[in-house]
Amino acid sequence: MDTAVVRGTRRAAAAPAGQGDGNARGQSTGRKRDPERTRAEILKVSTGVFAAQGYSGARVDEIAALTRTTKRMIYYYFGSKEQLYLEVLKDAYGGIRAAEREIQVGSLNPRDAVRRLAELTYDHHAQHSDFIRLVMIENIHRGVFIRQVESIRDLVQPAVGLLEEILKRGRAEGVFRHDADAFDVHLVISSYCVFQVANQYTFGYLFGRDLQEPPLSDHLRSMLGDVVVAWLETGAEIKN
Amino acid sequence: MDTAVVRGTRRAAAAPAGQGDGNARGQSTGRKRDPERTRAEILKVSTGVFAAQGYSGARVDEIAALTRTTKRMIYYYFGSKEQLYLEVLKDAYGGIRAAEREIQVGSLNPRDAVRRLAELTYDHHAQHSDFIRLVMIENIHRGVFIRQVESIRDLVQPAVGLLEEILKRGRAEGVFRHDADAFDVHLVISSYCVFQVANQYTFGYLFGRDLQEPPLSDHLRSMLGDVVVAWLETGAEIKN
Amino acid sequence: MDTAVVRGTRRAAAAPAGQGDGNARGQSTGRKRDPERTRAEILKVSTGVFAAQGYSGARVDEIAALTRTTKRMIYYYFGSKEQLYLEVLKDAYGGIRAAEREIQVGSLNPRDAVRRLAELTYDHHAQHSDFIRLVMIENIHRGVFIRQVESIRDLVQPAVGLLEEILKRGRAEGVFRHDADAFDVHLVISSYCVFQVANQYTFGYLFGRDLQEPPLSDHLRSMLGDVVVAWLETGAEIKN
Amino acid sequence: MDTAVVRGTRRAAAAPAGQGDGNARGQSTGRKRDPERTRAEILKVSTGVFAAQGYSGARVDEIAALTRTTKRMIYYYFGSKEQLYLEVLKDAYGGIRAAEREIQVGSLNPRDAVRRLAELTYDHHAQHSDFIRLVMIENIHRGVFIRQVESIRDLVQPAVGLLEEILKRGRAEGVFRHDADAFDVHLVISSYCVFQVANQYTFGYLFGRDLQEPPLSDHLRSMLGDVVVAWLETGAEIKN
DNA sequence: GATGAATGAGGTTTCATTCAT
DNA sequence: CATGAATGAAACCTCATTCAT
Repeated sequence: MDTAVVRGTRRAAAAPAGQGDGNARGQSTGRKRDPERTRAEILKVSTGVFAAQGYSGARVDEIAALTRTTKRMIYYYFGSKEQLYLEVLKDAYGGIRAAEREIQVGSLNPRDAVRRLAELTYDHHAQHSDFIRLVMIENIHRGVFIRQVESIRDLVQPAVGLLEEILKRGRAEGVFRHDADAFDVHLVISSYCVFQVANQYTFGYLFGRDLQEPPLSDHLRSMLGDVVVAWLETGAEIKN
Repeated sequence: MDTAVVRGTRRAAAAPAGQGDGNARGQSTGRKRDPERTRAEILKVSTGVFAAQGYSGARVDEIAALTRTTKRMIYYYFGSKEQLYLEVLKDAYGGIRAAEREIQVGSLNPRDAVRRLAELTYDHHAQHSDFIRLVMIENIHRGVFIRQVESIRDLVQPAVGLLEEILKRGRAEGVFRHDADAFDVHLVISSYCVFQVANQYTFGYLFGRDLQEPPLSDHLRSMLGDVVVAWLETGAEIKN
Repeated sequence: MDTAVVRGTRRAAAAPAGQGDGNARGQSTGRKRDPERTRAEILKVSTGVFAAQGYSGARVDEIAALTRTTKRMIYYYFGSKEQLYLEVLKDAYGGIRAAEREIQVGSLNPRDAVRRLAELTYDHHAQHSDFIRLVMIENIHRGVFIRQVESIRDLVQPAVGLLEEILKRGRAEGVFRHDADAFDVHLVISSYCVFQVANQYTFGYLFGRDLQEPPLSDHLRSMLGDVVVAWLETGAEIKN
Repeated sequence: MDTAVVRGTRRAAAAPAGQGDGNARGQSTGRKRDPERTRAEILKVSTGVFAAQGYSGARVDEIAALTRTTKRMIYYYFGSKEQLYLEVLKDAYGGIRAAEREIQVGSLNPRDAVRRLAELTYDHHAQHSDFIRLVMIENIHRGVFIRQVESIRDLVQPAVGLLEEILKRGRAEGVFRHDADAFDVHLVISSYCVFQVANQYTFGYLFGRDLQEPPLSDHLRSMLGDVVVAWLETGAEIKN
C-alpha cells in the first residue's frame, strides 16, 4: 500500500547516531514562536496525512515529521489524535462550504443555471480531492467523528439553498419537472461528482481509463450537465 | 538475507485438487480438520472486519477472535494481513460480478430494460454494503491492492456487456441518444448507487435523513430510473 | 515498509487454495518409500542449510521445502531440530576425517612431506567450506553441541598421526627443529587453512581481495608451505 | 568510535565544554535522562548478546532485560534489530582499530619489531573475544551486514601500515625475505590469532586442551613469533 | 511410513501518548 | 511555549513442534 511507500522513507539512511523515532530536525531558521502559525501548519499537514492514509493509517509521527514542530506540539495544541482529526474535519467542511457560497448563477435561466451549478460542482470536487477523501474516511467510520462536530451541520444549508431557488424558478417557468426537489438534485449531482474522485482508482484500474484526465474528464463534466438537465426537463408539464 | 531468496520458492503448486464442492473430505467430527471450511470462515469474517474497520484499522486478532480458529491459522492459510486482504478483495469482486450475471432483462424493451437494470443495481448495492465499503477502502489506498489482483480485471466485462446490448437496441429503435455509451451509463448508474451506500453516514447526518430507509430509499430507486431513462431518451433522434 | 517488498514476493500468486506454511508439494514422481534414502537426503539438505544460516538461523521449514519429503518426516527421522543438527555435525566430521586419511606422503622427504601435507590441507579446506562453516557455528555456540557427540572425538587421532610421523623423521634427520610437536604444527596449518575460508567475507571486504580466487589463492597455498617449512627448519640443529 | 564524533556534532554547543572530568552535567538524579549513557549502555549490552548468540540467536528482549531501559528504547535509539547489529559491528571494529594504533615498535629492530607486533596482536585478540565472535558471525552471514557499514573499510589501513614500515626496514637491512608483503604477513598473523579464539571450543574439545590457558597460551604466543620471524628471515638474501 | 492441518509460545516492531526539563 | 527522552500496550508475524488420519 502507499503507506508503505511513505513509511519506507521515514527512517531513510538511519542517520549515523540514533535520534528518536520520527522527527529530528536541527532547524532553527527564522520564524518560530508563532502559535497561530504553528497550529495552522499542523492542521494543514494533518489534513493531507489523514486524507492520504485514513484515520487509523495516519501516524502522529509522520504528521510531526512533515511539520516544523515536534510531535509534542501536536498534543500541546490538539490534545490527541482524535481531536486533531476532528479539527481537520471541521476545517475541511468549513473551507468547502465557503467555496460553495461563491457560486453565482442568478443571471442565468434555470436550465443553464442548473447545468452551470452541476459543472462547477464537478470541477470543485475534482479540485478538492482531499476533502472528498476525508468524507470517505468519515463514512468508513460510519460517521462517528462527524457527529461530534455539530458546527458542520449548520454549513449544509447554503449548498442546497441555491439549488432550491433555481428549481423554483424552473418549475414556475414550466421547464422543470415538479417531482424533484433540491435534496434530490443535490444528491444526483453529488453522487456523480464524488464518484469520479472517490472511486477513481478502482474504476480507473478496472476500465483502464483515468477519470480525471482531460479528454475523458471534459466529457464527463458535460455529461453530468446533460443528465441533470434532461432529467429535470422531462415531464416538466406534469404537475404532481 | 539470503533466506528470503530461498523462501521465495516456498509456495508453488499444491492445493489438493477439488475445490468448491464444500465438504468432500472425510470430515467425520464435522467441526475440525476441514480446511475448506476453515479457510472460507476466515475469509468471510475478514471481509466483515476489513469492511468495517479498513485495512489499517482491521486487527488480525479481532478476525481470529470472531473465528473458530486461531490467529495462527490466518497466517497458515493466508500468509499475511495483506495477502488476506487481497483475497478478501478478490472474493468480494468475484461474488458481486457473479450476482450481476444473474440479471435478465432480455425480454423488456430498451427503456424498461435500462430502468430495470438501474433499479436492480440500486438494490444490489444496497444489499452489499460490505463490498462497497471495501471498494472505498481500496480507493483510500489509491488502488495499490486491487492492482495486485489481476483476476479482478477480467470480471468487469460482463458488467458492461449487458448494458451495451440494451443501448444498441435502444439506439437501433431510435429511442436512445447516440452519444452515451455503455461506459457512460455504467458510470452514471454506479456513481448514484455507490453514493447512497458509501456516503450514507455523512449525507444522512448532514440532512438528517437515512438514505437506506424505505420511504426515502424507494423514492431514490425510482428516481434513478427516471434520471437514466430521461437522459437516454433525450435527443434520441439526433445521430452524432 | 520495505520489508513488504521482500515479503510481497514470498508467497507469490497466493495459490487459490490455502496450502500450509512451508512445504506443500504434489509430487508423486517415482522413488518414494526408501527410508535410507529419505534420511540421507534430509541430512544432506540440512547440512547445507545449517552451514548457510547457522543453528538459530536455519529453519526446519526451509529444510523441508528443499527436500522431497515433508517437515513431518524430519521429526519422524530425527526427533528435533537439535538432534538433526547433531547428526549433521557428526556426519560432517566423519566425512572430513575420512578424506584426511587418504593423504599419502610417506615417500617424500620430511621437508617436502610437510609442505605437501600443508598444501593438501589448504585445498581440502577450500573445498569443504560447509564443514568449516559448521565448525564456526559450533564455536559460536561454545561447543555445546559437539560435546554431545562423543564419536567425533575419536576421529581426531589420524589427523595428527601422520604429522607426528613426518616430524619424527625430520627431527631424526636433523632437518626439523625439536620444539614443535604435531599439535603445534597442526594448529599452525589449521589456523591458516581455516582462516581463508572462515574469514573470507570480512577479510575479502576489508582488503577488497577474494582469498579464494586463483591468482591470490595459489599464492596463499605456497605461502603456507613456505611458512611451515621455514619455521620447522629454523634452529633444526638445536636440541632442546 | 566514530559514533562519538557524530554525536559530538549533534549536540553541538550542548555539552558544557570540559569532558573527561566524570560528571560535569547537571545530572542530579544520575540514573535517568542521560541519552548518551542510555545509548552507550544498549550498545555495550548488545555487543555481548550478539557476540554470544549470533544475529538470529540474539533476542531483543534479552538485550533489553540486561539494560536499565526497556525494549522500546532500543527501537527508539536504533530503529531495528538489524540497525542495532550494524551499530555494534561498527563500534566493535572502531574499538579494535583504535587499540591497534596504540602499538609502538619503532625503536626495535625489524626482527624484534615484527615479533613484538605478532605477540601483541596475539594478546589483543585473546582479550577481545567478543570482537572475534562478531567477525565470525559476520562471516556466517557472508558479510552482508559489514558491507553496509562503509566506514569500517576506512579503518583497515593503519592495521597494515605499521607492518609495511617494519617490513620495508627489514628488507632494506637484508634480514627479511622479499616475497612477503604486509598483506601476507597480516594474514599469517591474523589467521593464527583469530584461530585460537575463534576455534577454541572445537579445537579445545577435540584435543582436550584449552588454548587460552596460561601454560599453553604462553607457548602459543611465542610460537607465533617463531613462525613469523623464521619465515621472514628465511631466504632474506634472495631478491625477487 | 507418511501427511496436511493445526498450534502455543514467543519474536520483532509500532503505536499514541506522557514525562522531565 | 517548547522539546527530546521515555513508555506500556498491543500490533503483526514466525518458530519448532504435534495432532488426527
